[in-house]
Amino acid sequence: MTPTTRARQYWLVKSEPDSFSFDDLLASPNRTTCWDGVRNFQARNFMRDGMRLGDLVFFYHSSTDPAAIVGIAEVARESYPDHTAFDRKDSHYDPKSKPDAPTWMMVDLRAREALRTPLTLADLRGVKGLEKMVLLQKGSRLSVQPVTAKEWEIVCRLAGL
DNA sequence: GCCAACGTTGGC
DNA sequence: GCCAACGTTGGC
Repeated sequence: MTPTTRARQYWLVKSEPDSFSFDDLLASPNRTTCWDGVRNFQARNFMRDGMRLGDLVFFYHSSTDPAAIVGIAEVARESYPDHTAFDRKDSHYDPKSKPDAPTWMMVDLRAREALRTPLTLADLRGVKGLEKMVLLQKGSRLSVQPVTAKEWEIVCRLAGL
């Protein structure tokens, strides 16, 4: 039996540009990086159970002025153990995560393109059809979050894509 | 720098 | 299983 092809899904990941920016991703070998350091169960579950090869991802800069969606990436490798959790010297070290039973997972992300003009939070707020976007919910802190196909389309149109 | 909102931890 | 305390996130 042929495996059913699943419709492409859409995501958004947050990063503080001071620690890792979209430019850093563009400058990475093969424009690809492993998305390590996620230490939140819900975010992990989205990476582990949701993200599939070829899914598209908005790259969002948080804790910066202005916070904004700045680029588009794609899932280049599906989830595998986040080895930084095993590294005592790493700031994301988690002694509860063991190589034979890893708690934390990561994916690889590859940059596709930067937005010519970043879309700030202010740009996105109030846009029809984005009312329920996870990013725009009050108190939303999820660093890996799903985006619906409709939201994806609306944001891309705003970005002139 | 402030602080609201949230997730996690741990005592009970 | 509850919930207070704590640490972190992230917009402003």
